[in-house]
Amino acid sequence: MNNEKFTIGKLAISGGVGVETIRFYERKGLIKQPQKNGGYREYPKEYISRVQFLKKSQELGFTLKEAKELLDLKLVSHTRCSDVLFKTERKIDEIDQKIRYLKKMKRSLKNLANCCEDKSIPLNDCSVLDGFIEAK
Amino acid sequence: MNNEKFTIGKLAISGGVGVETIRFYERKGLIKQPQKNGGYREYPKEYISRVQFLKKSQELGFTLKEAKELLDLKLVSHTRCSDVLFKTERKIDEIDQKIRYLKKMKRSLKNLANCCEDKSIPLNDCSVLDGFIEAK
DNA sequence: ATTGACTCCGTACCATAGTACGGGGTATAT
DNA sequence: ATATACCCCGTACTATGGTACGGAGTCAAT
Repeated sequence: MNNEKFTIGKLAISGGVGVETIRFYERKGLIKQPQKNGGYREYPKEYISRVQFLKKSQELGFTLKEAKELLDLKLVSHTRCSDVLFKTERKIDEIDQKIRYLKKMKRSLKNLANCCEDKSIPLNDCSVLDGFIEAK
Repeated sequence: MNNEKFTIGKLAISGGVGVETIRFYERKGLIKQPQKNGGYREYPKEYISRVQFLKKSQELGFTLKEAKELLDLKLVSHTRCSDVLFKTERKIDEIDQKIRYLKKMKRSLKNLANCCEDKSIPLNDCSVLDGFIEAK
């Protein structure tokens, strides 16, 4: 069967966070309290991707509030669709922006690496900033 | 001439942060205190990209400590080069990781947008998670 | 039935990254 | 010369995102 339940500890491990973090997310309304059995929380497996999403969002510079907004962008009916679509597109723009800056940062690092490898380059404090400034 | 100086206020605006943030960065050793004139800090223009870099790094999910580590990755001599190169490559891997996840997140949002636009898709709570799970 | 590992809850504490305050000095424009 | 807008410093406060603690209950194995 595919409806196995997870204890909070298993969920925490699967999601790559601590048990206290799960309870914290619950308090903050980022995940909802699941059914309990004998006083213990029983998480269906869908919670795993939710927790992972929250964690990844953070690593990518979104706040938990923003991550929640992303998760709350869901379609239940087609009526409020244009609203969701609008928000979705704005979020996509934000993501593209982040990707652009990460690529820029990567170029800067490559530039530094190059400085490192090519011993003929005169280094006046060759730094990551050298590649970061140009090419906005 | 190209050696105009910035007051802390101008630097803050150029960097897209507050004045107090600049002083905070200084206290934390993220930027060093510049020369003073009549008690006032006088920043050469190089500080702008440094501040911008710090800010962008944060938006991309790096801590200030990590941002500092990136900025401290600079070459003054070729002697400690292999060390810098190693760190640089690790950072590049981290960036690639972030880019991959952002792209994944973008696909999820597109998936949701698609759910939105195509009225023939049956929506059982169509959400960003639908696209997030698959394609690790 | 007892041990060990896990869970419960509430509360307190922590690090990070600022933000605000307050009493003062400076600079420049009118 | 005085108003206004900026800067100085130290200290205190805030928000976010957890982490730790402690006393209790539960579950599974021996």
